[in-house]
Amino acid sequence: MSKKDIREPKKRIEVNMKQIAEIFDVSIVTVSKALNDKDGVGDELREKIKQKAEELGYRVNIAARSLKTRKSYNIGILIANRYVESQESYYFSISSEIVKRLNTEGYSGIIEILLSEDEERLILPNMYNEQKVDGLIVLGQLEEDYLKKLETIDIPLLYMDFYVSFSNADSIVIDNFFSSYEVTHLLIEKGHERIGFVGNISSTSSIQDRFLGFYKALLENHLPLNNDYIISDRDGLGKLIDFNLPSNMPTAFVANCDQTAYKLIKKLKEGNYKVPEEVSVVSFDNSIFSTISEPQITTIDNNIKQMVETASKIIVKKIKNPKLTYGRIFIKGKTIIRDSTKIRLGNNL
Amino acid sequence: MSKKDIREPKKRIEVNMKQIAEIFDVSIVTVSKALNDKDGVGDELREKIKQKAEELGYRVNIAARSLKTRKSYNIGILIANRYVESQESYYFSISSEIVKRLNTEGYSGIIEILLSEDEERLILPNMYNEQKVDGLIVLGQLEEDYLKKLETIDIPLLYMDFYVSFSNADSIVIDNFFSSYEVTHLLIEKGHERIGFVGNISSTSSIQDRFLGFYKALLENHLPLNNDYIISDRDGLGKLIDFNLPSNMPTAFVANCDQTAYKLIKKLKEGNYKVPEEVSVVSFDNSIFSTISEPQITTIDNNIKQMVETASKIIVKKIKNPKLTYGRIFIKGKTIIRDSTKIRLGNNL
DNA sequence: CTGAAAGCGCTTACAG
DNA sequence: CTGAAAGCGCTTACAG
Repeated sequence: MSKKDIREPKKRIEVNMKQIAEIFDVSIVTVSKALNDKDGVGDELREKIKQKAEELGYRVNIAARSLKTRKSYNIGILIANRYVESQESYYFSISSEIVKRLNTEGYSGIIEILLSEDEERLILPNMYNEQKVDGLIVLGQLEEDYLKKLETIDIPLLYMDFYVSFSNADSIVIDNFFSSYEVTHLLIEKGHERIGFVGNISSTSSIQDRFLGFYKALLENHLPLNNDYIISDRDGLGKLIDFNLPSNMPTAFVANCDQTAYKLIKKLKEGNYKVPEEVSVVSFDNSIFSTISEPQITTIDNNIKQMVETASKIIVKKIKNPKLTYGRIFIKGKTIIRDSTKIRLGNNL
Repeated sequence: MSKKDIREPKKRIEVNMKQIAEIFDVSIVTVSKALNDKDGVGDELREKIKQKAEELGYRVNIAARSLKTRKSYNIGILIANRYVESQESYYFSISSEIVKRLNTEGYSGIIEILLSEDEERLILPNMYNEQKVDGLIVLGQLEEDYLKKLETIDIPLLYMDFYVSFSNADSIVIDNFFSSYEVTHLLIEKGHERIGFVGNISSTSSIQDRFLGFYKALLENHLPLNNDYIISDRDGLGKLIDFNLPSNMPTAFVANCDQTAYKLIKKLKEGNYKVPEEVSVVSFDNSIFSTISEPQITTIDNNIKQMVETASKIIVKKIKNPKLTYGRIFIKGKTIIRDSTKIRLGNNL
């Protein structure tokens, strides 16, 4: 790295309210009121002050405001490191949507990645320890103990994409249960009676809920839950593992995520099953895997926009009134019909 | 949204330096020095103060410190909206790596998405207008006029993944030119003489540089640049378009990115060309497209870790000493050999 | 409609 | 080693 001292440091003088006040021979209070659209300034004066501020490139000193109001006007987004290690994490797009949304509400978003060792040692986020944030959105499940520790903090907290049983912390979650119920119903309506589920049903609460919604649809239609049709796709730590097709094949599968559906379809094709002619497949997430697959996969879009919008509104409201609680809010997904599902005509393969 | 007022607001009293000072009957100055590891406090007293602070859950009031030191201890990361609209944007992993890295340097990262209309209307980022950041990393090329406007601001600026010709702003960029040169060389060493390039060479500077590195390797080896072998893969706005294989086929292709290589391989297979037996393919980015392709694609990994590390160090140094300039820093990629490249044996297809 | 006064919680330069 | 004093730039409650 070669360092050159060619450029002069830019000499843009920071202007403050005092300077503007002096220009118009008024008090700082008046300038403050004018710039913040508060009562107590004449319309004409207010306009002149605003215009001059613009002209001089005045920028509010947020630190001074923060010191007084005890608000940072920042909201933290905490994501465990393990969720951002894959380049395809859908938490990325969620967090960028949140950040965008928060901006429209007058907040900035500070993203912090929680390292595994800090999670284990129950170290609170830096952004909290330095009082840089007025509220915290936790994106993705964390260790139980860590969450307990988090719940002792004195700023509003909002969980996103997970919830904690027996806790009354506020959560925004995808309505996995109902979405899965609906999409399984769709298969049943198309005439499918032997339907499998691919996913480790004891791995995460979201997979479990998807399984239970699937099961509910079976129950309601008096269809059997065949244990051979429940195929695990990952180990206890969530790492995807290889799996085999059942020997007695169903005519349709509900896969717990697109990536697993993608793999499943590959296996089906290798086993000379035609998708969707012989076997239909549906899955969740509307991720890239659902569109690069052949055929493209019918999937549930998680409705990120709505999740983000709701989450942003709630955290802001909670900051303004810390007494508010919302409990668990479920956001229903949207089914996106593609080419991996088909009406079941015959009775057997 | 149902609101319930069940929970009492948490009553954790915020403790400040004054309170700690009173406990030990010392001055606030002493507490400040102790907690910040500054000279002027006895070792024993320092330890006692630190311990008590920990015990009481003392958190520094960053706003107060900021007001005094004129530093926010935040660094902004600005990304144009168009770069985060695709779920697979590799700017996501870059930004989360930056955020992680900044944390180890004592900074928080504020991410802001620059909306197209703000870019057009030359609206500076909120985080800048509110003095929330000490420096700004711009991730991905922005409109020329916007960059000009940005360069008038009074905080350190660092461009990442692009540079501006005729500007002496500091940039961290992938060494597209040399990486491309190297990988083309690799093909030539394997005996390939007719090599094509897939990419719109007037679309972005990075594609252009990749093309020029490719061309340099041809020149050095006295190989012809066949115009029919240069295939555009996107329109002027960067949107991927369909393309056709040349009638007279090369034995190898350098594709400007994995996604295009993925498409190319699909087309080759459809045209009954075997990859890599008949046609070799290399590309750039080491993205998901390089591993989901069959065969998996030999690609250049952009060495994000090193880019991020360098970028973080530089912006922090520039904040501490605004006079420092670094110019353009090139980070070389790492070639990842996979299955899409093969020694060329015969002379013709 | 306007402003004087107080104060938010630190840090820094200086004196002892 | 210790601390009194000043001050960073705002906002707020209050008085006029």
